[in-house]
Amino acid sequence: MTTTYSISDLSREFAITTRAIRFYEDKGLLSPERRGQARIYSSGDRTRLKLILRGKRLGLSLEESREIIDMYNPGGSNTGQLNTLIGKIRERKSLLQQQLRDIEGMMGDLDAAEARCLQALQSSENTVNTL
Amino acid sequence: MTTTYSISDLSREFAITTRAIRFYEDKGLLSPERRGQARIYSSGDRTRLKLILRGKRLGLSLEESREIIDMYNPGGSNTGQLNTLIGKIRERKSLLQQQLRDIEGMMGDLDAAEARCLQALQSSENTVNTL
DNA sequence: GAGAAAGTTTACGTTTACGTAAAGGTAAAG
DNA sequence: CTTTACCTTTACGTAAACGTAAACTTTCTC
Repeated sequence: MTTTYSISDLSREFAITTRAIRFYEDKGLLSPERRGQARIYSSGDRTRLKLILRGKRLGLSLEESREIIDMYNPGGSNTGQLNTLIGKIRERKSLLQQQLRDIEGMMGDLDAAEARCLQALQSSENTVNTL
Repeated sequence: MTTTYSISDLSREFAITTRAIRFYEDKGLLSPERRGQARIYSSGDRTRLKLILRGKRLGLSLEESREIIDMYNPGGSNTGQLNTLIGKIRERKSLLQQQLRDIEGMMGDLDAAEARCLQALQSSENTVNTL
């Protein structure tokens, strides 16, 4: 027997609304089984949902996430398609590397800002002491 | 003399529309000098714009970017405000660390996908050769 | 001084990613 | 048999981040 999930199972686990999950399905990012009307999610669906949310944390649109997730299992396997897919993958990787640099930059800025704050606190502490 | 920029200077340099730049001003992220009606941007304004765009690449909303940029120069310097500011800075840093993990994850997935593509190309090449 | 180039404001339009009701089906518990 | 909980579809509403068009001023350039 394979584990399955209801829509509210997933909404609870990932702290999102069922509305959002149905919306992702509407946009073609998920396609769960049905038992009558009700949606039944497999662990594969759950993984796809995790990937969608990871994409969101990285600022991707749903469409971009869909494209990327589709890259993970090459559908059309002729040479031309594989080559364009490799191209897309490398584009994505270079965008991720840009994001890495951006994170480093912002992290540095925040570290500096934090240091200035701590410095300011230190100074005001001394000020109080000298009164 | 200090270097200044026109709105189209900046729009060209960063490949964005003047509409976007005015929009950022409208939202309180920029506040350039005026010579009559025309906007005159300082190098500080230019830096702020760079920070805004970096924020966008990381998926931040304009409001979030505004908050973060404001963190860089502590305005109110009383102890309470400094402490809440330090709190916000640390929250941001932990979000950035999550993004780092996400990038590592996605980068790994893309590497694997690329490898499978290359593998598939290799196989098809052999197939051709054996004909 | 006439036209082109770049600037301005005002305002309505558009896409994305859902939120939020409305109106109900289904199934187990009491 | 009704309440309760969870599920469904349909559909209009909304915030963010601009795009786009209109109508006008300012400033070079010839």
